[in-house]
Amino acid sequence: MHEDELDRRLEHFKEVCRHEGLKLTHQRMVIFEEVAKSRDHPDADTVFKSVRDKVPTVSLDTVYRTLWMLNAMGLITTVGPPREKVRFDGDVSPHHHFVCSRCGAVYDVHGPAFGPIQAPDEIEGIGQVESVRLELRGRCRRCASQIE
Amino acid sequence: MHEDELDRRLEHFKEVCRHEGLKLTHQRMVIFEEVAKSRDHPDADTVFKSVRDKVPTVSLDTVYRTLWMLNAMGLITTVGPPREKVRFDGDVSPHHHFVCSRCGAVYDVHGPAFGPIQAPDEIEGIGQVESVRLELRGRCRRCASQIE
DNA sequence: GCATATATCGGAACAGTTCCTAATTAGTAA
DNA sequence: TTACTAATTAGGAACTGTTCCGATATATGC
Ligand SMILES: [Mn+2]
Ligand SMILES: [Mn+2]
Ligand SMILES: [Zn+2]
Ligand SMILES: [Zn+2]
Repeated sequence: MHEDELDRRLEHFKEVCRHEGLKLTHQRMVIFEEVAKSRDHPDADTVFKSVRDKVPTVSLDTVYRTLWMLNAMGLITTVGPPREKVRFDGDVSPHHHFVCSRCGAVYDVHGPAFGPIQAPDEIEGIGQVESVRLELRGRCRRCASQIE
Repeated sequence: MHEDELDRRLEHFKEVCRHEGLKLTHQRMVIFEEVAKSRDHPDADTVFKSVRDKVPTVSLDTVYRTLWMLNAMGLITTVGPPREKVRFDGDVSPHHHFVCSRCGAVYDVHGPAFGPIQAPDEIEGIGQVESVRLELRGRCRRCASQIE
């Protein structure tokens, strides 16, 4: 990422914070910068260790809180279903899933015009694909109809 | 699932076990049956509780061991990345991921002919889609070139 | 039935994440 | 600048899902 692109994103982050009445702490900015400029999808502990080099007293809790906050703000994303336990599927036929981000329910999705998906050619250079799955996330009917 | 379909799958399970020299224990069969006939993608604890109704002394460890064994055999699958911690992504632009099932590395995938994917119409009845992501799993270059 | 390699049980250990509380600090206004 | 206050943090305890471990039990082959 270019230096000015990072600056632009940091500025955007500050704006969002101001707009939402969130305090601009040193920790928050360092954590955001760390994830924003990283290319390798770090886990929380990796971020924690990196941040600690610049802010030696930072706590793991602060890292977690901030990461989820940034995620909620849409400034970063997560890979894989955030904070869920593993769920098993007795149906091994090719199909996809809709996961409700509120109640965690998992629905099968296998419409006729929506069969197994083909991996893109780009993949050849990355590795050997064993499974391709589509994960739709959102709010299920039941949850949508409930008062928050 | 039809009764005979379940029987067929159970028989297949027994065959695979025999072929691999794995013992056909009562626990294993009950656990497999439980997941095979379930429609709602249960987590390990849910399976544990169901199985306990039939085998009151079963241990949670046995349930976990058996579920992962069935998964390795390809007789059941998991929803979401199995046993991984959450990883964060500073890149919020629409793209997909290849996750190495051995080392856990995450690679970005965003070829030109492979943009954001559209959710199928079937989804309307299930819920409101917030994100659509493709997860490719397999073995990355580096891992593939290593002796197991 | 007997031998034995495998699998199970129960509980301790572990890892990742969240919670709790006292102390600190950013933002605001005098 | 200083004082005030609500938001935030650090540190450690607690929690949750999962795995490990050692003693016991059992499926399978002879
Ligand atoms: Mn399914
Ligand atoms: Mn990415
Ligand atoms: Zn829901
Ligand atoms: Zn790898």
